[in-house]
Amino acid sequence: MGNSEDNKPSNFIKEIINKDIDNNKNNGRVITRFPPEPNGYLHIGHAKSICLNFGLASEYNGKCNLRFDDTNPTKEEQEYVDSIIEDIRWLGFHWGEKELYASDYFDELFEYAVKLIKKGKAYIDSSDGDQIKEMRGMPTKPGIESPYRNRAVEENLDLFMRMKNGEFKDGEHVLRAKIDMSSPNMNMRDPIMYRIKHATHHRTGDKWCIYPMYDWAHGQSDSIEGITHSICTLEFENHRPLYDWFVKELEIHHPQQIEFARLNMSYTIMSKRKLLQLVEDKHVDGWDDPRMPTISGLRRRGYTPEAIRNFAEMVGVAKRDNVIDYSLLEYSVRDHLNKQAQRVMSVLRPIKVILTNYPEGQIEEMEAVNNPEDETMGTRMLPFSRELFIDMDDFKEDPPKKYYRLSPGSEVRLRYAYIIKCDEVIKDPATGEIIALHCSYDPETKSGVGTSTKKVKATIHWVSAQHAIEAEVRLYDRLFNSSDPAGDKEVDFLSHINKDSLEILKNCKIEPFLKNAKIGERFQFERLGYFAVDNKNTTTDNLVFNRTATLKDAWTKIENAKNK
RNA sequence: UGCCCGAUCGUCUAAUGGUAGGACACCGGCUUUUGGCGCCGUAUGUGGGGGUUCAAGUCCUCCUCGGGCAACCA
Repeated sequence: MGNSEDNKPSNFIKEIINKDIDNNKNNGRVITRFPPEPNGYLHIGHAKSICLNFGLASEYNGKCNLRFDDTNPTKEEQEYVDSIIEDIRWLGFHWGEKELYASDYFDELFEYAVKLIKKGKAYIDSSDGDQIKEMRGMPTKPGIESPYRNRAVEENLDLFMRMKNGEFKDGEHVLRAKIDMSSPNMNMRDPIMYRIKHATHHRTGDKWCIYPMYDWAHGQSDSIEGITHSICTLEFENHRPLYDWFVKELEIHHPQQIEFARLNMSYTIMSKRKLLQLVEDKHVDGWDDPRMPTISGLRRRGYTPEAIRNFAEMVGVAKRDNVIDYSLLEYSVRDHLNKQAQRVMSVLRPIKVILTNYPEGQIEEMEAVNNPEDETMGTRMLPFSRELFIDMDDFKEDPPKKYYRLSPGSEVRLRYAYIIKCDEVIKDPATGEIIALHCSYDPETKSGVGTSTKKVKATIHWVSAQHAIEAEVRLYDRLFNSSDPAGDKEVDFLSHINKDSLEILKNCKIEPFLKNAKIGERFQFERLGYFAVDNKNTTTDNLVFNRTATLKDAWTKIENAKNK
């Protein structure tokens, strides 16, 4: 990358790396890794870690491996592997030849285990799960040693081979490291290295019936790959002494583990287990539901990789627990889309406007700017005619104070067209419902002509009735009403679900320019927000848009303040 | 009541013994054919007590508060 890094903020991890480079540790090399377990989809919290690990590798001209931590065949699936690969690619990161797997190292890990057994540093425990748990003690109380702890090396070796060969049932034996049952660190109380699981692995099939535990596999996988800086989240801090113990006993390369605080965000949950529950219980439309904090959900919602990467940069990296304002994520996507998105006019809740003094059958082409932030995006022509649609929000029969938009007798500008005045409100005599507005336009006020001396306080968007095309628009709000949905262990997080988080609007009227909008394409609907063409429900005759984010809206703010 | 980690504006995050700064949010103003964008400004912070020092957010110490650790999960 170029000089753009000059403004990237520093953090405590970079300082450690800088020191290591100064000391010529690892010959000044930086190799990181991102190690997801393929048991769910990636979310915005993972994005922070991905940007950190791949970002560091790129800044220090090193590399970052993608390695799947696939040590538990009963929880892991190929679907998740595929989604993780897709999401990281989409974010814009690369990991060389191919992705790696902890399961690539099962043979090596097995040999390492044999080595520890031979050194007398590991043993087969034939206690059952409850007994092992019992003997482990409590954080405040030391554990006690297993009766099998002092088995002979030969017996351990023999048992371990037979475990591998499938001679035992699940749970009959485990291999444990022989460390210290009275350690104040629970992780050092003879942690389990291997357990028997007669399960089919998504990659190794039925080759193995013993599988390494994460604590045993992870550090050694890092070591095998020559990882220099093994960056993980805070909850693994207490595991570091164990990882250090393993590589020391094995006399292999020592990756330095560094822990940072995981990302939390207000009004959202980050637990994969809870996200899975939302999916399985159909509270959302899959892992990629636009309300989900998953990468695939944000993508479907219309977020850009740039916005997510920039967000990851803005939240920073530190060791204290944190809760990021949801508004920072929204800011990041608005900021990027503002510079990048094609502007377009779209009416979500249409009211018909008839310009009584505009000639019937006449059509004018109005020139509209595609993006005021980027002149190179050019202009387009908008058809204008006697019958238009405007948005319900832009008309009020009894306008409150400071309401600048259309109301009986008032004037507004139609964006890129004329100033109009509302002369008459036409209602259904039976229901009292507003059917149409009769307005008159001022021919002297055509946009861009410069013949107008009139000033109006508001400009509203519109589409020509006969030229409009129809679309479905989905408006999203936060999935949870509580700023910390999982905060109270006594309360089910599902009870905080926002029932109004999805609103589907049919028969929205959008300008003809959008006729050929492609899946995933993003637009700014002027004055309304950013919208992206949905990748799941859009068909040739049903164009579906997802609202990515609203525009900031001073009027709504004024209204909300009044209602308080 | 054991071990580990942490504590700076409302929320994040800098300041590496020498003027507590930035971003988001908020409030106010300017600008505006998007009540958008942009620009300007106001306000808001070192958890507490001792100590070291000419000088402490930073170092020492005690306290307080918060988080993590007792899966054959990762």
